[in-house]
Amino acid sequence: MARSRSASAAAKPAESAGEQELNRSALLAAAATEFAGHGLRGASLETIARAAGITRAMVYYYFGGREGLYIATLEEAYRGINAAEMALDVERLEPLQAMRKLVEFRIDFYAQNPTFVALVAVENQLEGAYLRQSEVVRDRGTHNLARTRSVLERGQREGAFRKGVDPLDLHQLMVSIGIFNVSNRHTFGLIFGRDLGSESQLARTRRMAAEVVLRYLAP
Amino acid sequence: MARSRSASAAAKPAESAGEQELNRSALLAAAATEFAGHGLRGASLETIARAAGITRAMVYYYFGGREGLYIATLEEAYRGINAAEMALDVERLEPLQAMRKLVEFRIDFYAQNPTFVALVAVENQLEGAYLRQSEVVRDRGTHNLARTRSVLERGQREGAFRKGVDPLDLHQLMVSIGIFNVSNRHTFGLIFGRDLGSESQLARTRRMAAEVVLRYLAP
DNA sequence: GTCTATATATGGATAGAC
DNA sequence: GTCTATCCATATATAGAC
Repeated sequence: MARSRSASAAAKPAESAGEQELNRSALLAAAATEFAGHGLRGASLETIARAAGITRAMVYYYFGGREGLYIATLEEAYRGINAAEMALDVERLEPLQAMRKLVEFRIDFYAQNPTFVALVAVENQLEGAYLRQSEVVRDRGTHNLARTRSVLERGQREGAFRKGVDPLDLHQLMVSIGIFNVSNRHTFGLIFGRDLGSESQLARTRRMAAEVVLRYLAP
Repeated sequence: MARSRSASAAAKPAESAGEQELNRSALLAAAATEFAGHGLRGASLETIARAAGITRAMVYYYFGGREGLYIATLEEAYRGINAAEMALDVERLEPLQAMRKLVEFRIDFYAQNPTFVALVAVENQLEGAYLRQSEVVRDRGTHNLARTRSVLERGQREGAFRKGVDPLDLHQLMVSIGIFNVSNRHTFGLIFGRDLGSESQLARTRRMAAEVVLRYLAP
């Protein structure tokens, strides 16, 4: 994870803007792992800096300190997730297939991004205090919800789905299954002997979620 | 939260076993809040001790240190939850009503125990490393799952529920909705403008969950 | 822009007084 | 059983060298 660099390297300015940017993103990458694993207060700036191959002082130089780094990490995480989520297009599928794909995508998506899920858990531990100050937030919700609503309403017009289902209820349902599957996999696995992180279990959860949602929407 | 006690109190032994037990449980109560809010590493022993009205040294005396206190806190939390969950009895209800009650109970239950939900999140952040060592675990899962299975099978025999549903899938579904509703309420609320913590929203989630589960089980 | 050095605080863990 | 005192390690935040 650490970029190789001589331990005894003297003060040596970056030769290019590119290399500076590299330090910044190395810090962000290391910070994501560390904050996700230990929370805002529990994270060690020393560990983050070392993993990024630079010194703690740089955290202050680039981000002003622990909180600044955390906020940047959180926003970066949401930005990356937004971009990936936007890529999914189901407009040309039949409502039933489209909805199934929406569900399955979401289950897989969180499973592939456990660090993001963990960072969201950390931000919830902080009662959303930092996300509250961020503008990256609003767009995110509206786009995902709009897509779900669009598929839902299309299905309702065509008679594939029943009326009277709130799109946000539906979205909440899908996200609940997908997030829990990742965020609580360790305790759930220990208590019930089912490893939610395994490939076979992921397939099982995917199938269960699709069936749940389609039955919830059935006329 | 702190028990009132003169700041300059000299070393004064507890007069009774009861008072010692009081210190121990005061520590556990304070620790639950602090660990739930800041994680294992992020928690401040100083804050915990002060909230309990005693000094940091007592943490070492009673629990041997940070980890010991954390383990005791986690086990205490699970014990309390176990006791409360055991109290629910749905054997004399019709399968449909019984299942509805099972779902609604679970939604309300987590909503009423946010500190427990947060502690579980912390333990997942630690990859279940401490729960793994605890024996309190196994009983817990088996009892809850057994009750769900019992109601499910009863309903299947009577034709109220379809066959081919895995009890653990069903349990996972209910727990997902209930836990997410609490664990991610802050970020969800900020992104979608829906306060999952409010009474009216709790009622909404309760209704949604019941409908989801009963439709999932419908023949 | 990056490092080393430093002050300052806080936490971990124990010893000793009562 | 509880406190105070203390040592040592680690973390925060900044200053100064290059």
